[in-house]
Amino acid sequence: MPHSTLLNSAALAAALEAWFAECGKDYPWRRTRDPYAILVSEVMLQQTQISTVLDRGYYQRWLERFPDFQSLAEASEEVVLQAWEGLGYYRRARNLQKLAKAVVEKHGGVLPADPALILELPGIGPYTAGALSSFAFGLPEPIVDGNVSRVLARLFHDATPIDSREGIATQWSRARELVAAASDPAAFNSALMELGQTICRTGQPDCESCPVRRFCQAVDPASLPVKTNRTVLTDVTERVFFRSTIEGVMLQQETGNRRTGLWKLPALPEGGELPPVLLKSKYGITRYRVTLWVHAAPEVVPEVEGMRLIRYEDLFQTPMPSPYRRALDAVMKGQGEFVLE
DNA sequence: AAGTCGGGGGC
DNA sequence: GCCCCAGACTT
Repeated sequence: MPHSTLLNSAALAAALEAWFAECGKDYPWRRTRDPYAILVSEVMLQQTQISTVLDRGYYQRWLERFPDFQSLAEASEEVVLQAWEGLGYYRRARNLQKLAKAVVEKHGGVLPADPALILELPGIGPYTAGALSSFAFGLPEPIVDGNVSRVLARLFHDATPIDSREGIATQWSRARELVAAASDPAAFNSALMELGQTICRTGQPDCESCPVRRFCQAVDPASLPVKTNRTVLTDVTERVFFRSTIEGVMLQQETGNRRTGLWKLPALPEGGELPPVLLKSKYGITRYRVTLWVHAAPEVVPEVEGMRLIRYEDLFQTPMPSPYRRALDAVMKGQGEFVLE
């Protein structure tokens, strides 16, 4: 039976909306109903914290460069990736442009106000479809993200792993039921996320300040939610080389599944003597612990697929993942051996 | 259902 | 260090 037997959805929604009306934060994407502007924020915020997107100007810069679906659809991929540089998960940027092209071609440049059609677009999953439907169109569609799953697990005192099939289904079902009882779906969904972000936090929930405390069934909120997922870190060694001329630097463009279209220092071919080390740097990325060695170029500069000389004046607008950007900057700035850790 | 995508910030 | 973050997609 519906989970509403456990609490009064309408009363909960009203309490949360009242709290949000008073305490809700002011974000640029909350000041607009432009579906495109909201879409850009949602994609940038996938697995990325708000402060990362806002403090470094990504959002505003993007909207200035690509103010609507049409301009994004017409931009070159290189410019798109360059605007995304530093945000990571570059597939999001490529999908966003693919989406813009689809909206222009299939929907005349206007995002359809239909959750099912939105969900079909590239790069749009259940969360982003719900976010767009509620924030841009005011539809009572649910959203479940990291914040919401934590809030719901505690609210309903549910120790089902939130990353299990059953846990995911339960969360969406509860979120759907709650938003249906809301008077303002957009405000309610925003409130649910913001509650998780500011009060129902991962580490120490601030239950004293919680506007829906009287609805909460959690016995020990800090022990929820439960997850099954455990990540094992893998060590990776990567060797690249630095080859510069009077005109520029040799770089290699990625073509595989990762970082497609972005540029990096060229891979040092396997086998043979290792040229002198110019720089050693370490960085973590998803489940990898990478040690990046930047070597001098071999005496006979190897042929590397996708390698090209990039002129110095073009370097700053060449899309490049952050770890390579940092390593390249360090190598170009200094002489001798450096360590970036 | 599990891996992948291969970032970045906070504590 | 480790965990989390306005997840989506592939196998």
